[in-house]
Amino acid sequence: MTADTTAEPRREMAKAYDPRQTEARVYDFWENRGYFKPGGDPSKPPFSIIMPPPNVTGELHLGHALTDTVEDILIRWRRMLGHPTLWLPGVDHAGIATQNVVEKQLAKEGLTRHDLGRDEFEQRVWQWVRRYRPIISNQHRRLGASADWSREVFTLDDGPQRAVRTTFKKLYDDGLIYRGHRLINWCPRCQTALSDLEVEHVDREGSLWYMRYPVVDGHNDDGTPKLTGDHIVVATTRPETYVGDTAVAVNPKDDRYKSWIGRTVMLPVIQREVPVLADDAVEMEFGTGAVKVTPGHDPTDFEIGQRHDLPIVNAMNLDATMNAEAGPYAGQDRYEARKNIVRDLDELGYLEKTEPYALNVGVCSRCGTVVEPLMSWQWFVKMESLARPAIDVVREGRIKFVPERFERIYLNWMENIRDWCISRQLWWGHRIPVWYSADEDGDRIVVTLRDPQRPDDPPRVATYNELRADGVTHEEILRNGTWSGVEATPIVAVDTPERSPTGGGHLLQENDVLDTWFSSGLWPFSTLGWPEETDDLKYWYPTSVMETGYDIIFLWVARMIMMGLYCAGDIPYSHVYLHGTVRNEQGQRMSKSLGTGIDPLEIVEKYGADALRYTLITSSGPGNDLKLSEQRVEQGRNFANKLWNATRFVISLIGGERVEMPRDITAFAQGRPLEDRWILSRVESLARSVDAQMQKFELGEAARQAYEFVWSEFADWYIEIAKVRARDEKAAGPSPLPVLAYVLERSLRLLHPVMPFVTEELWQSLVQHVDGAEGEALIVAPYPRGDSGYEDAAAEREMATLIDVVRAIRNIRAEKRVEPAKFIEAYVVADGARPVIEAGAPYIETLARVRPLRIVGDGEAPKEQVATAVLEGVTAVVPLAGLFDVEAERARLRKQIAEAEAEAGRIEAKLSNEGFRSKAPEKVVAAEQERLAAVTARLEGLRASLAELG
RNA sequence: GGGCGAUUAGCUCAGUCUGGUUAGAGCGUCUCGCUUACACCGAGAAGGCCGCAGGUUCGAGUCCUGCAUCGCCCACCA
Repeated sequence: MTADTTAEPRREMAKAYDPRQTEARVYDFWENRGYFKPGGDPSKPPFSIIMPPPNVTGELHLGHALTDTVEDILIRWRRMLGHPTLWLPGVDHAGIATQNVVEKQLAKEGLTRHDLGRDEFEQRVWQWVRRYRPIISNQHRRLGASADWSREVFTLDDGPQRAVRTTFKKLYDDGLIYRGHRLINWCPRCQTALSDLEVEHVDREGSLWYMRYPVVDGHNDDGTPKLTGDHIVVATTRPETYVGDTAVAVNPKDDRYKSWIGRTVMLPVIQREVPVLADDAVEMEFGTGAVKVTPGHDPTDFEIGQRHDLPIVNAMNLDATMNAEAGPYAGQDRYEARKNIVRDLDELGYLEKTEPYALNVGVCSRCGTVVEPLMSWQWFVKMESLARPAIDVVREGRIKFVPERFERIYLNWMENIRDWCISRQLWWGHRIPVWYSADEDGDRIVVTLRDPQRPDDPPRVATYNELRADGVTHEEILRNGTWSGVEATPIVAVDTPERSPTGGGHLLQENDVLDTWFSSGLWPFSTLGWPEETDDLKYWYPTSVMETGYDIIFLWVARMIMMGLYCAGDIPYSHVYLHGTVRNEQGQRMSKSLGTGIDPLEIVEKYGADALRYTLITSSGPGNDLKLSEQRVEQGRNFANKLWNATRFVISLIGGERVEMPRDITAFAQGRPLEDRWILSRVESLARSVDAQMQKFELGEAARQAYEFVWSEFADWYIEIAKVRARDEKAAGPSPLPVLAYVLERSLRLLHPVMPFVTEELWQSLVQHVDGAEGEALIVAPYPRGDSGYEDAAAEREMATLIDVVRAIRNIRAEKRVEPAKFIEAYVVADGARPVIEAGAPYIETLARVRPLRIVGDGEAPKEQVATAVLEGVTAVVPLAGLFDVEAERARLRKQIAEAEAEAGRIEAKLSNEGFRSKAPEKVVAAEQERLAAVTARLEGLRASLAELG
């Protein structure tokens, strides 16, 4: 031990484990020693996890704590198995989310981002980033994350920036990125386009308005339409978009409307004439079976419009107010316009009726504002050809999902993938690497120029060339303008170009930034140096496991797989482990804004990181949501304390001596007492089972099994027996110390990935009293796999008998209210099991408070005034003298007889079933026969005892 | 409209992939106990038509079908 560790000559270990005295110190020890950096055996395959980068928007929540726990368990496990391991941490700039947070902060100062201008605003966001990044990494540390902090990456670092630009250019050059005028999701509050995945669908109470569109039949001489007096009734939930209607559609199979197809109807108030047409997309059952078609504001209608070559009317501004197309409603907010339109139609007799209607509206996943489908120029990625190989690698099993069921969800989405709108009208993010040449395209670049002196004045809109002709300089345009180059030729480049290909020096970079998930999709390789062919990339890519929440399979996982294959030429990882959502006790999602969140650090402060980790990992299986309650965390804390005290006790038993750790336990166990062979066999079996569970990613099950072993077998029985051996001359045999040390040390190793702090602390203490423990620190000590081949089934069986006897006597004592401290006489009738009982006698005496224990043959135990427990192979008889109550004893026996009879009945029924005997495996039949024999024997014993009572 | 998950003790959850003793844990409850590791503990106990109905099977909490309730995801019925 060195000075930077835990090894100052320790004073007495505290009576209870206090994580606050341990965690920070142990973490520093690990980090200072460099254990988080890749090490291990170079001949073993490397194991790597790229950490999902938390948003810089704020502090970590319990979802991150779960991510950290799962990943840290996997990393620590592999590290202990000797693999070179890399856990690469990072932070995400989280474009829209972070921009919103900083804008909110500005709003408190009465400012908008426009008051600051783009450059200054970006500076403000960087300030935020600088403040939160250390907070976030410190939180990871508090949770015990053994990540390689020397490699922490931010999505806006140079490396990832270059990866983003390189990918953009590659996609563009391959024709997979295009600019298009399309119907996109627009958030009127965030003032940006959103991808389909960033729109959440929520149920809202709304209305269904039935609107009459009068039929037009030719025109009068003055051009006004001739109305027939008929009308067609359409039902809509969005009357305000009626100003954008360019048709009315019915289903071609709908007999009610066959004669209407081809006729013309008029939109009241704005007097537009539109055709009635037939389209399959119209549901006959809905509303009246006739639908207004608004290609500019509804995705379905857009498609209908495409099929019928309808004009597209965009009736809204970007802030969701109505524009000039809305005639009298221009300038009104969409909902104000809705009210007014409904009122006007009603007054004119064009509103037939209004029904309440539950509708599903799309809202911005970041701010909750109702999203508006709008026609807009945006950049898109063509997904189909990218998706195809990403589908194959999952189908072929090159990438496996845990749990498996998410593969189908992934595949289903991928097979129906749609193009991805990647441009965002934000200031925070990766700016699109596209430039326009003002020298060549100055007439085709439309600039919106603000006057910094008069920020509240409406900006001036003109072409670049017009502004320059007016004496505005290029620099002023760069500083105060935004521009749109939809007609101009894009210059796409990785490095910021200084001139256009034809030599023009006045370049304007695209204003928009990329969807945050664009850079996220590159994360598994952009963090490793791509597009450079770095050694890191060659060694660690493809990575081993991607661990994240199932809620971002599409947003993130799918895109990483597509981009990994496309850019890096290989799958990004071989396994996708998906965890569930952490909820609070009420089952609500943890959310800061709703005030339903629990700060993980508060839990760590109160219970310790190990307790939280144990609780998170054992509270559910992979892919399942979990409800976290403090009560549950207490279990973890108690377990840490149990480990602490078990170790404290073992160390105190060792005292000033040193214990030699057994090397070869098969040899070591030879000739050892029953309980030694038993616990050694059990700990080996535990290690095998834990190994199997870990391989299957059943981390919670592995942790539970270790808990169960440590508490219910090692502490409750082995340590208790060891106490007897340590004190009781009768029991003295070989020293139990090597076994205690060995089993404890193994347990600490097995639990280290789950509870790293307390186990490291205890291990460091323990090994000071032990010779021959492998490893210089627990974090890098070999992980037990239970592959020694040692197993002692006989010891396990015999020990079970011993435990049964102790329990049976304890049970009788409790039932008969024998004073706990009092020693009582007891008999054990043991024929075949006699050697076992004899060897265990001292333990039975102490653990069941029996003195003396008389081991007798069949029929030699007293029969008067006794309580009897008939077990398999042995019978415990406790003389009760003054405490004896015939009736109570009879009842006790009858109850046992009834249970045994029921069991015997079940087995007999099974065995007498011809089908069972002929079809069940021999082994199962034999086992049942054995069981029946045992139960029958017990039954006989019980009946005999009952008969004795008369 | 399609899909997925959950439904097991009073509560929170394992167990279901790969069917086979008497279905487990923690918390809570009840009875005892400060026995020199641990009261963040120990001993004992009570508590379960494994959502419902069918089916497959010698055998079903576990596999299949249907249904119910709750939750989630996807989807162009305005």
